[in-house]
Amino acid sequence: MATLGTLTKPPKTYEECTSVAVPMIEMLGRISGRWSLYVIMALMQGPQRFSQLRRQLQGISQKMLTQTLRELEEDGIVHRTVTPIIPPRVDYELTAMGRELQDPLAAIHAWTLRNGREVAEARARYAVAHGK
Amino acid sequence: MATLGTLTKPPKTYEECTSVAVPMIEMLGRISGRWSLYVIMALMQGPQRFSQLRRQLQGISQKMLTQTLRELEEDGIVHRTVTPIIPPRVDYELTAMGRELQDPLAAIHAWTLRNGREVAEARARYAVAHGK
DNA sequence: CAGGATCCTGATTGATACTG
DNA sequence: CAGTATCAATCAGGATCCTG
Repeated sequence: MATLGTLTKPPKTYEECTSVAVPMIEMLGRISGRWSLYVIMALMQGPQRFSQLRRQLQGISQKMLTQTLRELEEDGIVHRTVTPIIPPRVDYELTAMGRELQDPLAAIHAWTLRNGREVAEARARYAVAHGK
Repeated sequence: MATLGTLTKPPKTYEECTSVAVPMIEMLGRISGRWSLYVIMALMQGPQRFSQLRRQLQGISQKMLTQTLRELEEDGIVHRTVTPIIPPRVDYELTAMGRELQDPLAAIHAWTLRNGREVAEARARYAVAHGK
């Protein structure tokens, strides 16, 4: 899809812009699901079972946990191991690719640390400038 | 909110995990809106007027362009300059904070370049392993 | 234990028409 | 030109109940 170099310089054409953006947007779409980031960060602590994750991510419904894990598994970010015993046991862990997400996440984290305050200020300014 | 160091090591506790993740998720939520990334990348080419943006981002409705720009403005990522003439002229450009997004975006971009193929393969495997 | 299947609701998106 | 307003459609998320 993207046949480009890096994003260290702005894209110059519409085609270039979209060819860069499309896979990134797919990517962002996945990791910015309501719960994906929580799940990924929880799994950065190490492999975990379904109910461990659910306890840790207080507030997540079992449906959304299942769904989030399935999507991440589908993308090869999470690996799922089923042990066919009774009661069933299923373990989840990050794949190598999933662990490599630490770089992008760290970059976003750094941005939020640097600019979090300014975003808050900008929102406050916007609120007063416009209707409350 | 986040009082942590960096994300270079996995979060260890639930509180730590969420205190890191919450502002990041807000952040991701914004830049992963259906159109936000396109708009940001378009503006990385330099300041542009509303209709320039609209022509460039083929397929975006004028409603969504307006809305996306407003959100980015609210967060202080985009600056909006109104010239009160007839017909009206409005220019948009990235703020310094917006330009700093290049680092996180480059990191994500690098990830998609490194792993795009493997994601595609993972999806294909998942498709055959499960119901088509 | 680890889900699958339903149903429901609010938010997101888009198409269309109108305006200063 | 650069929007606002309105309505219709889609969708993601959640609550609930059921099962191997």
